[in-house]
Amino acid sequence: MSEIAGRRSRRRRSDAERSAAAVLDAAVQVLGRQPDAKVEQVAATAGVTRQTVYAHYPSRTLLVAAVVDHITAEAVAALDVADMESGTATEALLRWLDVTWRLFDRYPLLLHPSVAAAGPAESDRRHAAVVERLEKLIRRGQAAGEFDGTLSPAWLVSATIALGHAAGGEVAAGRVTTEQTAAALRHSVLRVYGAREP
Amino acid sequence: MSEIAGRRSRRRRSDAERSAAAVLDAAVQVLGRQPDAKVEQVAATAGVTRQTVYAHYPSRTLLVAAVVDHITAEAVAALDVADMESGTATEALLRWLDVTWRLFDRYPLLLHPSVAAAGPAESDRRHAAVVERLEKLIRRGQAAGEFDGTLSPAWLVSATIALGHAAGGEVAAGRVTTEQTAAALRHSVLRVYGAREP
DNA sequence: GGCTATCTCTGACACGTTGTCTAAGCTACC
DNA sequence: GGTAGCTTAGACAACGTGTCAGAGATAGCC
Repeated sequence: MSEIAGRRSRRRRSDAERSAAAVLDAAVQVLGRQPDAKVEQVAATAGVTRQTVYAHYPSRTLLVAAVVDHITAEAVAALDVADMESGTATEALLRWLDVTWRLFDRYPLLLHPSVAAAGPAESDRRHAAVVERLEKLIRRGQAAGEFDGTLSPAWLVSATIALGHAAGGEVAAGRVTTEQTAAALRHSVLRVYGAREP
Repeated sequence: MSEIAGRRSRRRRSDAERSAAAVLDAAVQVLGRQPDAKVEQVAATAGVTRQTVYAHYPSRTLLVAAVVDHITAEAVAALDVADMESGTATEALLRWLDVTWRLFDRYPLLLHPSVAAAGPAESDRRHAAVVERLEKLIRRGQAAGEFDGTLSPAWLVSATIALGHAAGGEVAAGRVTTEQTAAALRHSVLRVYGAREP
């Protein structure tokens, strides 16, 4: 362990860095798809011992947090590529939904209780970057008169995420196809926003 | 244990019935408010030993299920008093929201992961009675032209519940008042349904 | 190339919770 | 009053999380 914070106690070895990265990668794969997976399973996938996992991530909760952060970064990158600034707010919204929908599909973890259970405060700080882009385009749309201004942006963000969860759940339940559900989601969100159908 | 099913092996004693009821009551109070409470705590509240709880409810999961069933019955009773058949579908919808909103407030368990985690299949079978009444009035509203018929009743049910969860979360996070949130919820649901504002 | 701090692994254990079992004692009920 | 049924006390196994100590490997600096 290092001395008092700020005092570097030598260096950080490269194999430690690789281990930590391997663990995170494994965690993203394993926990991303099977949120109930045990630490042991993550360790095995990373080709490492359980204790080594704990050496880099003090608790399972923190490991899950790191996974969510990783996925969030992926989401932010995808959103930046999709460019939320260009076109009408409605068009941008549909792109936002498309990007996040794909992620929900790839990572069931995002739908899972354990993430939502992190509590609103923690949860919000975590996907702040993603949410922020949505909120920004909501404000843009409301200012432009594309979206109705009665409901607050903050609430619309929550509502959008909730509808996304519902849609993910429907697909997971196998009641309808992914495409049907995605269409229903787009439709519903636009209605809540008070936007004209494009 | 009874012989082969159907062969009653004497009778069921009244104190067993009372114990089971006491446990259920305690579970509704304790788990309804603190979904993470341990079996031990439920037992203590019921004035009974942990083993006795297991004697009546084979697992914690089944106990939670029984609690949800109990609350569901309460909900159904309240909905029947509110009479979903009379008035316009929009009016009935608002009554439905009012009733269920109150329950979400009384029983945080309904918002909790562990219930949603039961899986869509199990979850749906459970509040089938509540959902059924909503779906019925959605069909009524769509047939009457009060609600738009583009989106399927099944999806609208999911969307409504999801929005309810989001609203509950907002209140729990203390970001806004209960009344503001309830208003936003009503507003949003009506929009998703494609209903005119009353 | 060697020294040393760092890292990983092995193997163990504490802890909390769920669920099971047994033996003893109490109690409703015929 | 006898007996089947119920509750209790007191264990214990299983499982997952988290911790700790020591032995062995290895990266990095001289």
